Amino acid sequence: MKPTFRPLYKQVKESLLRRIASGEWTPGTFLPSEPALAKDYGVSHGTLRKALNELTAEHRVVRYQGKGTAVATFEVDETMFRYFRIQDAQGNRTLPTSKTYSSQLGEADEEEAKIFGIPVGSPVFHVDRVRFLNHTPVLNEFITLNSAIIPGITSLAELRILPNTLYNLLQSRFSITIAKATEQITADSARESDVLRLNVDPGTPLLSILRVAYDIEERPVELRHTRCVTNGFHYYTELA
Amino acid sequence: MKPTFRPLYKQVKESLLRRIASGEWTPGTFLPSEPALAKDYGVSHGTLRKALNELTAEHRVVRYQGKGTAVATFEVDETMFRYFRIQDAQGNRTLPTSKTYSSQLGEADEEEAKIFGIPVGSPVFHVDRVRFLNHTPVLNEFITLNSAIIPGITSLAELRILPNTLYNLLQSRFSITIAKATEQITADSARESDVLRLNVDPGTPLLSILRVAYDIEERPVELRHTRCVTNGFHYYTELA
DNA sequence: AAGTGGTCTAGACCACCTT
DNA sequence: AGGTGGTCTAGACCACTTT
Repeated sequence: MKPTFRPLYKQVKESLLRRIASGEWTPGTFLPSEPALAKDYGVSHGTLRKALNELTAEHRVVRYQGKGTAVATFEVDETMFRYFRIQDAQGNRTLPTSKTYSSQLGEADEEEAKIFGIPVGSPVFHVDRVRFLNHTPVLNEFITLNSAIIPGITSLAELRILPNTLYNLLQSRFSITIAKATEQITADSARESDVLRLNVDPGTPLLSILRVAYDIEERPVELRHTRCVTNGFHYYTELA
Repeated sequence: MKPTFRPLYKQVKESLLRRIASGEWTPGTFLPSEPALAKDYGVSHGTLRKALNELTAEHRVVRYQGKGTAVATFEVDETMFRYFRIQDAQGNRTLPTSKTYSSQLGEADEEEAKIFGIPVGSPVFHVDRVRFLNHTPVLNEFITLNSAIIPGITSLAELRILPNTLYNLLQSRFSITIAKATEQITADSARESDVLRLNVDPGTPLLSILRVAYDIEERPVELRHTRCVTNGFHYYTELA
């Protein structure tokens, strides 16, 4: 027996998600009210609510009691720290500043091609930068953006002006919303580029973080290699 | 204006949590049915359900459609992997085997005292072990258990027989259920004990993971220092 | 068939924000 | 005052498991 059963609220949720992804409601703008949406879909308040509950839990929308429900954005509140896991020894979190060394078009190597599901040599966009905490260089980052998903990307001069908010830029400039990321963490010795940029001795142990970030439709958008000094800083996570 | 407003379902949830923590329903056993609980509390099915929804989301209970709702346990399903984040390069997850070097009572040092909120010199229990993946030594672990919370703990001979399931043992033997943990990850060079136990060269970069695990009542139960070889393995996490 | 959890409804009322 | 999200109810029905 094929279990072709799909709860109503799941269907409503997916419809709302499609309408958000299509740009019908852009990030930061408010959706119609719950009664209005319920009437539109011909479902009860409770069912519509259950759909919105899941979208809220997945950070797709943000609800404000008495005001309404808005499509989620990457503003400088706790939302940002979901994707920035480095903090100092006291557990303080601050957003880093950046220095971009280069940002330019390139061709996908084997690793990038595999992760993005595109042919080797396909156009990708590379960003090479260092990020600072308390004026100390801490992160050496090599970022690859999937040009197949961000076709308009040919230069990123904005990165020099708005250095800390790449995901925010992707959202406002290219209508790409990062919704999930996976990270693989290993330990590695400082290489020459780390020595030069992070001001450490050769061979210093660093965290090596490989991130793949996905958009709202589960498409791989970004591949990021980060090399992180852990002298006074650490990677923080909760298992709950 | 003080917002002393507490939704009914939150009160029901907390009552249920207290009853679980008190041992009225032990891990693995089933709660009364939803209609029965709703009647007991004098609330509607929907309200009782909302309380159970949150307990389910927090992994306190597990629901089985058609069967009932049980208090969560640490069985060898995906639940275990919430607290074991090491996987191989292909992303395969397997549970490790262990070799315990020592397990004995000790006195809290400053770090342990601070984290557990107890005086320096208070009794704690130390476990010193190495864990293997595919017969390769990968993790060098130094575990401290808070004797103030686990008073009965004076020896842990069971660790030699059931090596992989310390949290399971805490639950079944001491009625302590681990509900949350925080981890701080840094990079460090292999020390002598790492060289001897993990079969690596001196100075090899390792992941150093500092975990604090809390029980269902948010009390710090365990402090764990893990030193992890990342040759063929990595720490995996999702940011969602 | 009976009991469990899961979905859905229609309506009432509450808490919060804006006007 | 009016609109928004948030809570709560009483009852119906569906899907799943066991007897």
